[in-house]
Amino acid sequence: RNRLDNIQALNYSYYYKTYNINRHYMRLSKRGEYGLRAMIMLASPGSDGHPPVLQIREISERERIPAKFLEQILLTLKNAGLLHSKMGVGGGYHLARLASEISLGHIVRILDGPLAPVKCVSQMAYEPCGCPDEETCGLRLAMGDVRNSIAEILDGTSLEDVTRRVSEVRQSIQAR
Amino acid sequence: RNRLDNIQALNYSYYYKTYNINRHYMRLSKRGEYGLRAMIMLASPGSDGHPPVLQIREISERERIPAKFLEQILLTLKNAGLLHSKMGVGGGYHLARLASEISLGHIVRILDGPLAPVKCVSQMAYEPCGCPDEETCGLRLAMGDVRNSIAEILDGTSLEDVTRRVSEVRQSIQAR
DNA sequence: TCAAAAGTCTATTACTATTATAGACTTTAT
DNA sequence: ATAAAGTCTATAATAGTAATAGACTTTTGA
Repeated sequence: RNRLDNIQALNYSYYYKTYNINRHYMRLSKRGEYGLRAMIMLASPGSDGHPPVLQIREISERERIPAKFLEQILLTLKNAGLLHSKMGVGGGYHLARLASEISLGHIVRILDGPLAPVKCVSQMAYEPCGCPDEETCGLRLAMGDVRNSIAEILDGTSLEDVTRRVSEVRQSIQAR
Repeated sequence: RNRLDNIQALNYSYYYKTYNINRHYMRLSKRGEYGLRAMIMLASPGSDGHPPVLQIREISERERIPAKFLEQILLTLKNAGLLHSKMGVGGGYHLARLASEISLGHIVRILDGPLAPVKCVSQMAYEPCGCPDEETCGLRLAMGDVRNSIAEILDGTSLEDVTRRVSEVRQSIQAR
């Protein structure tokens, strides 16, 4: 209530015109962001060249993610079949598939829902958007392009692609 | 409160795992959607071949947008310099520039904020994302691609492009 | 066999912004 | 002078996100 009070103090409700309050709509949620970070970490090969087994605490500390929140996220990803886990001493999470077989798009869809900017162009969660004629709706045509391009990138990028790219960047930095 | 109550009735809080409640994050807000629809309508040439002057009521009825909400949105777009308006009888809104000079990206940024899925890849609203090393952050590398591709499409599409495409589609439908 | 480490399950709280509505006011044409 | 239209400000209703809490279960190994 802090922030809202502040704004109200200096004339809150006229914010539509005057203030651009923290507006950031077409973005990942924290859940999505944290989930992707965790998955990338779980896909990064360790010293043995294989993806590691990691505990919630470890991921949460290294990526600065609230542990209890991360717990829920990993559980969701586990129930979706992307992670396996082991309880008890020496347990933890690890990828349920090859890193090359898990796309960023899959992860985002599980955690944040459809990739489409409007439902009427969503492949996985289509809903009519209420325009008089969908076929000739300009918004729909434009947003369809956006959806396709987002999906192309996210579905076309696997966790392995990401970790490979990271290590390439690391090497090119060292070479400087 | 309806929907939430329903869900609470059938075991609400465990929704992270079980339910995929209306999650749809990487999307336009209603404000953004309504604003784009209105702008496209204002850019669609009338019988004289020119973009029309339209009243709030007219747009609101044809696009089924709550009038008072639309009013705020159009005011925002006006204050951002994309629309002109005329008060009084026979007044209304019209584009402040050529339809070819207004991009979808500009409209979305005004109404919904940055296009980037995470702030650390935003060109217009950069903020550090808290990862240990930005340069080698896998999430950042991947989301940078997404941002660029969204920006390329939305900044590269003008209202004129949209209305042209709509009329092309209309013609090809008639030709069937 | 028991204690500690780790994940699992469910509930709940705090917060915040979005979406929408209300109404008084100003400008302009006829 | 009146009606039509936009302007300005405030507020209400909604809803989901992000985070926290705690009791429970499984597993290892001293």
